Amino acid sequence: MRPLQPNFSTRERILGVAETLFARHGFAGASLRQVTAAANVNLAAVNYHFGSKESLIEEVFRRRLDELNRHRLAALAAIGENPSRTLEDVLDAFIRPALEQSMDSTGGTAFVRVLARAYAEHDERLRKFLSDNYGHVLREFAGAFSKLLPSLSKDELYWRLDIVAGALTYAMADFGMIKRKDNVSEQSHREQSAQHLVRFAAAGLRAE
Amino acid sequence: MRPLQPNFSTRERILGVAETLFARHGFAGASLRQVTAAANVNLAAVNYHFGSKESLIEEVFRRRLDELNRHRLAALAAIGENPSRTLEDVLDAFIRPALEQSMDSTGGTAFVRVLARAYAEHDERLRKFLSDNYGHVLREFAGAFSKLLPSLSKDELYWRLDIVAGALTYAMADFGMIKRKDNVSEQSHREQSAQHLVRFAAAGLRAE
DNA sequence: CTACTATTCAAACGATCGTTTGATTCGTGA
DNA sequence: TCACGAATCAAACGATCGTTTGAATAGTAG
Repeated sequence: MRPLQPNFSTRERILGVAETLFARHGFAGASLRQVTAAANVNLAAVNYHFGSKESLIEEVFRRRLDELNRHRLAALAAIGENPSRTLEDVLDAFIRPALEQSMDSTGGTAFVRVLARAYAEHDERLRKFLSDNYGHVLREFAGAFSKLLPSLSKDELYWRLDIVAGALTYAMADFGMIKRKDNVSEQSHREQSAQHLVRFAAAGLRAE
Repeated sequence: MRPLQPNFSTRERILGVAETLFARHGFAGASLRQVTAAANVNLAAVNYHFGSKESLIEEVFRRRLDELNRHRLAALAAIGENPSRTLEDVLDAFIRPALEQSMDSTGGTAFVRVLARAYAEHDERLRKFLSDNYGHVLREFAGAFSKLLPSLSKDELYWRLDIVAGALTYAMADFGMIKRKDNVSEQSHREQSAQHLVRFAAAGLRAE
């Protein structure tokens, strides 16, 4: 029996396990003792490598969000500024990178749930961290949506984007009470999820 | 200086404060010492009146959900079975009771945030409690939506209702990153919120 | 091999957690 | 007024929390 994640360093094992347990039990609900035990590392390793639990949480976000938002901005740039681009294109540029990351082999599945947790947490420190580091991406997309929905007032647009963000976050994290059938794979489930989300959100944004 | 909630019993003061602090810090993040201190009652009062923290959490839900779901079912019955009822009517029957409860004088504002917390929590005990006690209401509404959207397959419908539920939950809890203007009151903010939600969700449900 | 740094380790720190205890006070019917 | 259950209280329980310490070990450059 080899250790669970033999190829990764202590630091990386902690990050991976923390992501999983934060998704499952929340930031307050998952203790460092649970994390280090599951990662097969010493308790003190967290404070040695990250300084504090708070910093570990931030690093869990940073590791995934840097890559995710880079892909999102790339996807947005890829569809260009040409007038033929549709609402669905922009929505897809926002959703698909998250979908793909959630299906990678290193266990990104848990991260979208961590993101949803962060959405529900009203912790000021965490919100400021996310806003400071990744707010520009949301503003970029808001601008793209604005050009595609010129008939909407600024207030109206923000309202709808707020709703869309909540719907996407929630649906990607698969928090619904309605369980998916057992015979569809996790991957096809998420692929379908993305398609439904894009169609639903586009219709909602265009309403009236 | 009178005590903060002089007209309420110890039991009710605990429930009210617990609701607020659970909304703000989560179930694991809010301690019984914080709750009892803010409610100006003895620490042991929680275990005396409720038995445990877990039971207190359930009682926080029960107090609001019994009333909320009664109003929801009444609103659904009120619009009747006549073919003139629209998707917007059913959505309104689901949303408006939550909106009104969130604006009552006894501080229901916090509860919609507690609900959103519960949505993000994957705690099996809590999910089972909610499903056992209030699942029939969701099934009732699902049936109403089904009749109004006959062209959708069962899978499609469930997909979209799942998205709608997430959007409603998060938007009602006002978790968005986009802050509302300071000059609009909390009440008009929520009223606008409900209207936008109904329009958005109706368009999304009718998509394609 | 030696010297030095980086990392891991067991153990303990003080603080806080949910819960329990037993005494005290309150409120009401006899 | 008395008696008895309900309610509140201060205090403490053992468990667990995040964090710190100092020694032991691993790894590397000279």
